[in-house]
Amino acid sequence: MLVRGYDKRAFEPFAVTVDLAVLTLRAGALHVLLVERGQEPYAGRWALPGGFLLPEESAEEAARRELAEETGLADVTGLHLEQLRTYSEPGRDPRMRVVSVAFAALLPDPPEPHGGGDAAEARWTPYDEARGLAFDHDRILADARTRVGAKLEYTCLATAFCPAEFTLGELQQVYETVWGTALDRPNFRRKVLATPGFVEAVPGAARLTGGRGKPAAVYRAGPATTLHPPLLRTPREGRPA
Amino acid sequence: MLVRGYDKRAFEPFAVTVDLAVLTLRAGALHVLLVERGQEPYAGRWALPGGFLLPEESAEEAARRELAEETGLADVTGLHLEQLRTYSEPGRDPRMRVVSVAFAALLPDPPEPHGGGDAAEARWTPYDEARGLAFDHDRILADARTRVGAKLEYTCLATAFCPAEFTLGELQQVYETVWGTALDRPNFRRKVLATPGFVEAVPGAARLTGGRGKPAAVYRAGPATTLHPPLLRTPREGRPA
DNA sequence: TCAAAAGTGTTTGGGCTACACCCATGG
DNA sequence: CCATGGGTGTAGCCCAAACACTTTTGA
Repeated sequence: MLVRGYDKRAFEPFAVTVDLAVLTLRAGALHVLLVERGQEPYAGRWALPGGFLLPEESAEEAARRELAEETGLADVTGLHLEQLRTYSEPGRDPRMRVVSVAFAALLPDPPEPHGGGDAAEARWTPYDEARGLAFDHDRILADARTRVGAKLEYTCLATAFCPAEFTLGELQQVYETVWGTALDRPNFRRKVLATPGFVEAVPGAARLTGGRGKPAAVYRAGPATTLHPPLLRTPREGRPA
Repeated sequence: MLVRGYDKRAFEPFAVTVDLAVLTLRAGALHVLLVERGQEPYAGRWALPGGFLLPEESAEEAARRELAEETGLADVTGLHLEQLRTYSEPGRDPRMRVVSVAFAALLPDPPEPHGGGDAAEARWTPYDEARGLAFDHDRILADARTRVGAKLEYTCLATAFCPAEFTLGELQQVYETVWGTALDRPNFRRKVLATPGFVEAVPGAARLTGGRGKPAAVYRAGPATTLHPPLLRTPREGRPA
């Protein structure tokens, strides 16, 4: 089995797809991009966007292509795309053997998706209302949320939910929305600013956020990718043991 | 593209394989299980063990099956198996399109592997000497090491390198070997014992570890899977930025 | 009696939490 | 001049790094 050759009976062909858990923040709530299936199986049910790999593209390229098709944007700025894991259980798809490489995608400031070319409707859905999805997409979506929440602690991933220029208040809202906890503003800004390369000040810029109040300084995402020390969720509030 | 049907031209068939980065600790050094390829491509080169998915098994099941075949153990106790990511770039395999689901596997106290059935030799190789592997296996192996090193910080993964019963000194050696740093023994044991469910004392048991010295108390892995607070590498010593 | 390894105690400094407080803007 | 959100300062506590010290074994 180790170094078995490549004769035609040595392997079974599988269909390979990508599935995308596209997450964003709208109106202070986590949303996910869903599409309505137009065909069996699961016709009329909502599902994560995705599709088959083309012969000459990697899974990452397929994911970007599908995402561009779904959102109607050929070049999404500030997109973070990350492999989640691969789902390969037999029976995932009732018709055939499909191995699916799942991705989590994070977007700032999302455009309204236009329904995909093949007649399916596409829409942003609040995370909490995205249940009963087709295939094993409930599980993929839950895995994506768990992963994103965990990565906020020890990576700079939060900036992927923000536009190119953002305020620290907006960055804090990302954490508070995804984690579902309130954070202390002074301590949050100190932690963020104390991490080299997490954010970079945009000189001279300031923006009013809520219509009222002092204009907030504007920052850009910095070059750092990991957070040391991590920005931990406080153990007392709703953490899984 | 969204909800494209299942007609035969809608997708290309791919071969799907699993590749295993099987890591263990021998004589205080990180080792990886390699096999020598007997056929083209890369005949005579060393590679990670792996093989094709069978029609009715998941990637996880295929990984366990391949691992059992390689190590000669049908039931490896204390095995930790974890999906790394999926490698799907066209051209990974010079002959055909192969999508490979890579796993990291951690073993305590490894048996000598017997060469795989198809004439390949198999052997434990020090991590630092495992270079020039077939396909993109150098990269997969490096990704596995990075992932394992990172997960030691915030999960209880280290116990997967230890036998069922172990001493705190042995557990500390896992961290020191994988991270390549020395840790302070008193502080290490306090951190470990302060984390509920990380380890459980085996009452009355004690073991001599180095032939000399005070016998060490014996522990088992506890039910916890994540570490709060994490056991961080000190930033000053050799961390990737 | 010495070396080696396990285990305990203690000091001390840094960091983090939890606040109080000031600043700038719109209404 | 008040409400709202941005930003700064600080007291106190907790924790963890560093290191001295004790204990138990084999030689």
